[in-house]
Amino acid sequence: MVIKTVRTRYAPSPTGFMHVGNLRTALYEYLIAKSQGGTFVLRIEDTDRERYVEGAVDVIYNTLKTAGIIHDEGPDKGGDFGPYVQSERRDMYLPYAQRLIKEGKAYRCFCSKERLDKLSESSAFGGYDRRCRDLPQEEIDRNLRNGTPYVIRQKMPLEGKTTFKDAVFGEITVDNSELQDQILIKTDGYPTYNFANVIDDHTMGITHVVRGSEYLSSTPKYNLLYDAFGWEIPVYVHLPLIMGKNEDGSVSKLSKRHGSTGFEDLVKEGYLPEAIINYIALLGWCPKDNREIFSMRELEQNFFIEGISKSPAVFDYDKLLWFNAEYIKAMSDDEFTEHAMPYYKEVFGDKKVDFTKLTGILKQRTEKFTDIPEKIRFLAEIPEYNTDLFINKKSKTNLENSPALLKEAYERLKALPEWTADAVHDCLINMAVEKELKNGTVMWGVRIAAAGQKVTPGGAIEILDILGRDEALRRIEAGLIKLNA
RNA sequence: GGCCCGGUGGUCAAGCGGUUAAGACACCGCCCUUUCACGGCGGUAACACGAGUUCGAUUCUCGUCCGGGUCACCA
Repeated sequence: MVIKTVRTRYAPSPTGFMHVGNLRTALYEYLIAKSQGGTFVLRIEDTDRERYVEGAVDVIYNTLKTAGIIHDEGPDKGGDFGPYVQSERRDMYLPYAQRLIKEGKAYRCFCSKERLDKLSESSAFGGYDRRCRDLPQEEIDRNLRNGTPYVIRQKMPLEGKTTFKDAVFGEITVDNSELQDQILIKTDGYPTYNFANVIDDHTMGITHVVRGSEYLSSTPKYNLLYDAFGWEIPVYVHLPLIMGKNEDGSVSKLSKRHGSTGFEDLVKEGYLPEAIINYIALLGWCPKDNREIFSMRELEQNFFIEGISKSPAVFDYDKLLWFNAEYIKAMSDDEFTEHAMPYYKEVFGDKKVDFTKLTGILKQRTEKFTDIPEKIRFLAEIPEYNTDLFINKKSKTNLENSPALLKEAYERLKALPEWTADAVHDCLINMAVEKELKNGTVMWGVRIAAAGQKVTPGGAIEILDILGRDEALRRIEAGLIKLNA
């Protein structure tokens, strides 16, 4: 038996928005192919001309690129199975439908939209009543002659069952009576999604059809189509849905109303592409060793279909944030500085600041780069603050001892011949030692006066160092005035 | 509503007939410490329910309940 190389495809429609659910599907398709040395192809499904959005295809390219999901074949890369845009394949579909008509497996339906609407309203038939399924030839001819618009529908078996096997969900059986005579070709001559999908997947040699589990119930229809053409049925891999939490606590398929669920939105909000990918890779799949941090390369090596879970997963921003922080902590200082630079500039403008030192205090405590400005704003401009901040029980500081403490620290710092982190450190530590105080007792007030806020990234020494002698001393002087010292 | 699928802590999730039922996030506590964070240690917290099958069920079967998906000339 010949082992065919795996071919998977990602077939988004250009809507201008790349939802993380779709992205995760693309990821798994990519990983299934790559983990088995296969090929991953990109196909644009734009058969719905009314929903076409300008520039939407670029969103798809950009997203895949920044996410690191690289396709081997596609509209922009070519390949042996093109064209890779459905609208350019338009002429391919009709002949297949006509072949089915000829073989008695499909038929033209001349029913008007109005009649169909009325049918579904009454819902007595539970859908279309197959009125045109066995129209006399003369009526068909007359309609054709009159130019009555029609769609082409597939004849579904009226009885029996259809069973298929899914790599994730196992064997699934459906009564054929549940199946509608689905439309293959629309009035406008374009194929429906379902039909185009089957034709394209087959003609492009797709071996594994990977998609969200919302397609589980329509899969029998696909198979009936494969059967009608006598084509080999691909391996189905249905993925559990990604859910979002609603305001009332319930969950439903993740969508825009759940907040930032677009890849670009998340990136804009400060999540790193690698962190997003790592997180969604684990949303519905678990490696054998339970590891959590994976690069794309490692995912390619470790991914396996059996590890995909069946139950839906709730998208958890907290966990994503954790991944983000992990990726940030793993960066080199240079990398961090590069990513943080726009935010540094936002706060400091053209002021000269030692960015390396900033990175030093920020890297371990940054979860998202977008959080940086508010963390360091106090360095550019000291906020209004209240003397209450000088009171800290654990450091044993209060309004009574703070004035003298700060005054002495000030004098000692002012006398420093050189202003370096080490010098400042030794100076303040020596003071604590000499006066037999806790380090914190000395540091607390200095930090408050220098920062003007209770919580700061870095301690007194780092802040003094970054501020520089002049600004640091100026702030402490202002603090002394505040304390009436 | 019909059909399909799912159901292990708040969330992600391991488990695949016998376990003290992992781990991660979140949360709480302690330690470290010049605040916060990082880091280290520890803690709270779960097999939806009811019948079977079995010497033994979280694991297998059925039912109930709950949740989700799907029923378009949208993809």
